[in-house]
Formats: sequence, C-alpha cells, structure tokens
Amino acid sequence: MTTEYSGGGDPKRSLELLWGVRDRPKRGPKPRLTAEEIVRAAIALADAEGLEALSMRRIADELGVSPMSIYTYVPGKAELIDVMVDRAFGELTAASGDTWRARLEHVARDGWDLYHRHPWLLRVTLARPPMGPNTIAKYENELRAVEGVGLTDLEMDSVVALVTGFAESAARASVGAAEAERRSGISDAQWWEAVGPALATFVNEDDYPIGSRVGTAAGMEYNAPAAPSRAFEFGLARVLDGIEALIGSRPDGAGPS
Amino acid sequence: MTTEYSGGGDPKRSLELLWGVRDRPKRGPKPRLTAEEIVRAAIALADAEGLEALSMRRIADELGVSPMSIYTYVPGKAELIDVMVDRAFGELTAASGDTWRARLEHVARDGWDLYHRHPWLLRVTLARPPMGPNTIAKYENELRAVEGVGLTDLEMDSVVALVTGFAESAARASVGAAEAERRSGISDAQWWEAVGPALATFVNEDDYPIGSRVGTAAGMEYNAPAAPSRAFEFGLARVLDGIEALIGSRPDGAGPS
DNA sequence: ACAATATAACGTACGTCGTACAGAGTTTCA
DNA sequence: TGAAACTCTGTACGACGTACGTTATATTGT
Repeated sequence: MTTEYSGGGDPKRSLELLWGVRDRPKRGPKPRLTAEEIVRAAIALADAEGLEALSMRRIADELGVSPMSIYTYVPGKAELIDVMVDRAFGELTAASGDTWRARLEHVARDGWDLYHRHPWLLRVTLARPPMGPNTIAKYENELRAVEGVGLTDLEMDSVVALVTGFAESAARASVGAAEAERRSGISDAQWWEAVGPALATFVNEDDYPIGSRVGTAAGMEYNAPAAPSRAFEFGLARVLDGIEALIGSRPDGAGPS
Repeated sequence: MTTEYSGGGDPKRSLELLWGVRDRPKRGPKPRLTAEEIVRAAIALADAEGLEALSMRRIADELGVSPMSIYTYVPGKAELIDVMVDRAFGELTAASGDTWRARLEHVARDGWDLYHRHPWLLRVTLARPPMGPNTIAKYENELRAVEGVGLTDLEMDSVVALVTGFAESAARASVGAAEAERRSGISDAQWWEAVGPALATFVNEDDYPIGSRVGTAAGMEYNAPAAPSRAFEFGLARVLDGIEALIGSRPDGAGPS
C-alpha cells in the first residue's frame, strides 16, 4: 500500500478541479458539500493518519455522507490527491532574502517544513505534476531565487531541481524515521536493542571495521531527536557550497540582490 | 497503492531469512521451493511489472504453487520485500578509484544504475533498513570511499548519506518520468500537448514570467530522452564540489588515495 | 399548478488484496 | 506402527476503488 500516482485522469476535468472553476448547477438538490471541503477533510485525514488511511470510505465517514457521494464532486481518488498536493503547495512562502544563497536556503527550509507538516506528500509520485495554481506559483517562486545571478535558463532549472530534490530527500529520511517509530511503537534505540544482539550472531564486526566505527558514532548521535535536522543542515550547506562554486565561476559572479 | 514498509516483523525471524540460515527440517515432505527462489521470482516480477503488480498470488502463480504455500518459506509480504531489497543491494560494486571524488562518484553512479534496474526499490521505505549481508556491505563500501580524507566519523556518515540520497532523488525523478510514460501510454511531449492548451485558459503567462521562460527552455531540453541523466550529472558535480569545499578546508585536505 | 429535466445521494456488487485458519497429504523418528 | 513434524491447499474475512442503477430533490418551461 500507499504510493499514489498523480496526473492520471482526464486533463480537462482535473484542471477544472484544480482551478476551482465549478459552474454552479442550476437544477437538482442543493449540494451538501463542495470539492474544497472534501479536499480539506482528506488532507486532515492524511495528516493525522497517513496516506494509507486515506480511503474514499473514510473521507465519506468523516463528512457524514455515503462513500459514493464523494464521486459527485471528484472524478476519483487520483484526481482528489492531485488537488490535495496543489493545496499543500499553497502553504509555501515567498523566497525573500538579499542573496541567492539566502533565498535558496529559504526554498529548502520551506520544503523541509512542508513535508513534515504533510508527510503524505512524500508518498505521491509527481512525475506529471498537478498543474494547479499553487504548483505553478511554486515553480515561479523557486526560480525567482536564482534569477539574474548569471546562470542560463537550463542551469536555473537544474539548480532549483537540485535544491528541492535535496530538501525532499532529507525530509524523506527524517519523516521516515518518525513514521517508523509511530507505526511500530518502538523507538530507534529500542529497535536497535532488539536487532543488534541478534545481528551480532551473524556478523563479525572485524569484517566491517569502518562501518562498525562510524555506525557507532552515528548511532549515538542519531538517538538524539534533532539528528535528522542536523543531517539536513549539513547537506544543505554542502549543496549550496557546490552551487556557489558554479555561480562564482561566472563573469557576473555574485550577481544582483 | 504501492509503498511498502520495511522492518515490520519479528527481528529474529527476519534476520534468519536475510542471512539464509535455514536449518534444514528433518521431517515432513521435501520442500518444493526455497526462500531464495521466491525472492528471485518476486524481484523478476517487480522488475517487469512494478511493485503494484507484486502480490503473493502472482508470485505463487509464477512458481506454480498455491498462494498460501509462500507463507511456508516467508512470514509475510513485508519480510519478503526486506529480503528483495537486500538482494538488490548485492548488485552494487566496490567503490574503487584513486581519489575520494572518483570513489564517491562511483557510489552515486552505481546507485543511479541500480534504481533504474530495480525501480521498485524507490517505493520501499527504508527507515529501518533490512540488516542483511548486502545492506551492511553497502554501508561499509560507501564509507570506504571517504575513509582517511580528514573527515570526522560523523561527517563521513553525513557525506555518504548526502551522496546516496542525491543519487536516489535523481533516480526517482528519472524513473518517475519513465514510469509515467509507461503507465499512461503517453509521452511527456504528448501529455504537455494535452494539458498545455487547457491550462492556457486558466493561466496568464505574464503572471509567471520566469517560469514561462525557463519552463519553455527546460521543456525543450527535457523532451530529449537523455534529459534525466543530464540532471543527474549536473547535480552530482555540484554536490561533489560542495563536499570538496569541506574536505579542502581541512588540515590534511586532499587526503590519501 | 404541473410535467420535464437535471442533479445529488445512495445501495449493491465485482474483483482485487494480505493472510488467518483448518485440514489433508507426506516424510522421518521412536 | 504410531506419533510427530512438516508441506501444501481451499476457504473465508474484511478491506479497497468504483461501475451501475435507482430514488429523492430542486429548478425550469408550460
């Protein structure tokens, strides 16, 4: 269970849903719901219990209607998730800052925070992103962070993809650890206490000298709850340093504000 | 559908499976299968049709037995996937090379290739990694790439996590695009042809000047089949440059071979 | 006022999944 | 020759997304 794919359904219908251009029907019973209410309920449910708990039946329960009523407002689950994703992207904030570095840092931190608020986002495959208002604004905002610093258009796109990809990757590790703890009811430390001794009967530590040494050091560090966010900070610094090496090598190096 | 979680079941039983220490039973009928045969069939199926096609019934079909027979050899689907992951990691090769940079590059490329051979790996959440022989060897191998270059143990772990995380993230984008094409039967270009005009009725391009400009440039580039691998090359260069800035700032900078 | 029509909401049903459970068949040991 | 240990199988349960057909409700045209 629980990866969902985006961009499945009829493009026209999906776009109408994403942009909220529902022409109010003239006849028939008053609608009891709106698509937006359904999306909100679905996001709340996914936030609270994860994407694997998100079923059409549960959403209907939450809203006090029968399962099939949902299909009056939304073509199917795939399209619903598309809208959920776009709405979640709407929480991202403008990348302000005096330097491209500060702005890219904002983009990364903003993404990191978003994935922690909505871990289910990491379970949705976005190869064909939902072309909603917030998704498009997100791209524009990210590009604005590196506009005018001396990169080609293609490089701008690549830099933005690198930074957002890194934020997603770091958040995936962090959220994954937290979810494993929640799902199993065992902390990482407890889990290692259970696995470690059993593992020792199979493994000779001398065969893996570096892993044993580093693993011990990292393991001690990682039992601290702040560990994933420190991994994020470390990686972010490296990634931005790497981008700095590229931008610094260009004629108009540091670029404008 | 289709994210699976690792590290679910009884640790002892899982480890026995991972390390293949099955004590041959004395009584009863000759087993018709082995756990390893089941794992091989499951990997072949997941390679060919994706993780969403991997069901216990399909595996049993493939092996010519009834569905429930599988449970004689494997406690459940979660544990089976743990072993699949470890076996896939067994295809990774030693990170040789004269410089840490060449070795880390090998780690990244090797991972990139592996994810393309076994896209289903990207659908498995590895917060609690399956502690099998290949997974442990993988960690040792990655660390060896940066051993003795002047980093602390913690930094070594962080650098390795950054590089492998990047390779995974880049592969996710690449594989995601390829799978979207396969699943939908439409190419990216055809998809955009369908979505673009409909989208134009909602969006005013002037509201997103940078995105329109860069998106056009990137879109033209990305219709080339080689595009994802170029994004990988670009990101890898930046990430390694960033790590170089760290290592270069250390007393014993470039380090030994 | 009333019939035509469009819409909302619902109940039922199908084929999928992982796997619990009980029983039947097979091999080895006392 | 049992008894015990093991393999294998058939059936069944409750979950899932959603196709389909029906009924209830509101507006429109007469």
